[in-house]
Amino acid sequence: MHIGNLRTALFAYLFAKSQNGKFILRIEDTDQGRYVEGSVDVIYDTLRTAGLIHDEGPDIGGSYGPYTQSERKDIYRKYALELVEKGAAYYCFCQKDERESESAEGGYDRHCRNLSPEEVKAQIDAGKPYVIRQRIPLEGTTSWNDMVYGEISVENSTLDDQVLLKSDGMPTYNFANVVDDHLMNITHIIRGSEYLSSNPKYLLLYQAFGWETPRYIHLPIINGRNADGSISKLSKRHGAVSFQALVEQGYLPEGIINYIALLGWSPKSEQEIFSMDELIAQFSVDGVHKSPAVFDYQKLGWVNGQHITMLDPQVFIRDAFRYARIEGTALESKWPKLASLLQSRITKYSDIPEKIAFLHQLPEYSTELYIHKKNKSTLGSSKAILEKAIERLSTLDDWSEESLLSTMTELAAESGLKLGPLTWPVRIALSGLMATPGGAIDILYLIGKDESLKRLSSGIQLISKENLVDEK
RNA sequence: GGUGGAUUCGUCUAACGGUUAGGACACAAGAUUCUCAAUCUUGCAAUAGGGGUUCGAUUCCCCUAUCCACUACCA
Repeated sequence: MHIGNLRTALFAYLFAKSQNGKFILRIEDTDQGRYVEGSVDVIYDTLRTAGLIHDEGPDIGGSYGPYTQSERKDIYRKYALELVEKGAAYYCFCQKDERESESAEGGYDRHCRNLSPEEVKAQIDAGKPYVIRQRIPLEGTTSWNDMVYGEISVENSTLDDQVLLKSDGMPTYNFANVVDDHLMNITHIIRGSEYLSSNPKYLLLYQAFGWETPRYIHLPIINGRNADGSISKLSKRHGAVSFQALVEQGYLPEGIINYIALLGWSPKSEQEIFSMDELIAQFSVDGVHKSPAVFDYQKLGWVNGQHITMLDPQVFIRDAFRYARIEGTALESKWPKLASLLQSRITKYSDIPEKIAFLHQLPEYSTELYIHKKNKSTLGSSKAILEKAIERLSTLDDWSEESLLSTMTELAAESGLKLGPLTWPVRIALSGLMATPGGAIDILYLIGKDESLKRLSSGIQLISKENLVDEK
């Protein structure tokens, strides 16, 4: 499910729940050519994982079923015929595309709009395929008060005689949504602003039927930034844009929901991190705005990182494990410790492997890393410290965190150093990295005694080699 | 082309005629820390342009520019 669709669903959910209303799931599957096996399950999965629980729907029923449009075919036909009788719709026997002119006006040329009843009957009797089109009034204007966009009005003369019932007997979305929304007692319709232009046609259908119109809440679309800096509707080329893909990358559902709630809506307060319940409590249509927003992975990362940091450590340990890919390695037994180091340092689970790669294998590194002004660290001082550290650690039997900490603290005191200057070269030798999750003592503990001593002495060798080169 | 819509820091946004135009992300600096994160402090940075209306416009009106959507027997 595309993030844009999920955002629309989220706002519908938040609005419904904040008004003590019902959130209804209806499957709109009237295009048989686009049927995709399993896509309905994706919708169920996404809604469940995201925490958008519907009150009525195909899977759980309700008083207004069926909730799948392909099972309501007869209903649409009946209402389409009712419109024909009322003169608000007509049979059209034109072949698809036959009457679409390339002229400025575009659209269907209304060739069949005024066929006589006899002509219509003759064509039908001859078995000619047909569609039913809406007879749009040629004059007048149609307007409504959108809860987000305000008063919008459109000249009827600019509207198309759109198809209501297709030649395969299925309704178009444009027709089915009106019929179903009325029959299912929908009071508020929340959808993307791409429907703004077609809304007058829907209103004319309500008028033709004599039905009361629902309230409309159109939402600004979500854009993405292209490589060249331009902006267009969010799509795959901007990165992962389906909810499943983001979850698979290790974004938390609650993080994704939190972030997309902030795209096109702002709360009254300056709060930015929300749980679903808080969103429901604070959601209000006044906070929805009209201009489109650009989806920003960086801010999504920050929001998600906040949620990860807030996670119960036990939950983090459990859920992040599979991303670490340490099953069966020496690190597995130390995962709780490693996880505690990672929790505040990642924005999504998939950041983990890269962050901990150095634990598996010492990367090649430059001895320049040993030189650090603030810790008064030079190649010479580093070599001396590493030698002392090896001497002390090689005789240490209790390789626990507490023991390692006290040993290193003692060593620092004996050398007349603070802990920082002492651990700088140790951490470099252990990791080969400028920055690591956790400090020298954490890393000693994590990689174990043998590997630690090995890395420390290889650090000494590296420095010695460098000195030789320098002397030459 | 036609129709509709939009336009505040790079990004998400607040301010519904009177503010030194606020917050957040990102970025930068500092504090803190066994490095990095996290946390705290500080800094940088915006009302698309032009006309009106008004004592006073980010806010109301008009024009221009730019962007977006729709213009399917797709939803």
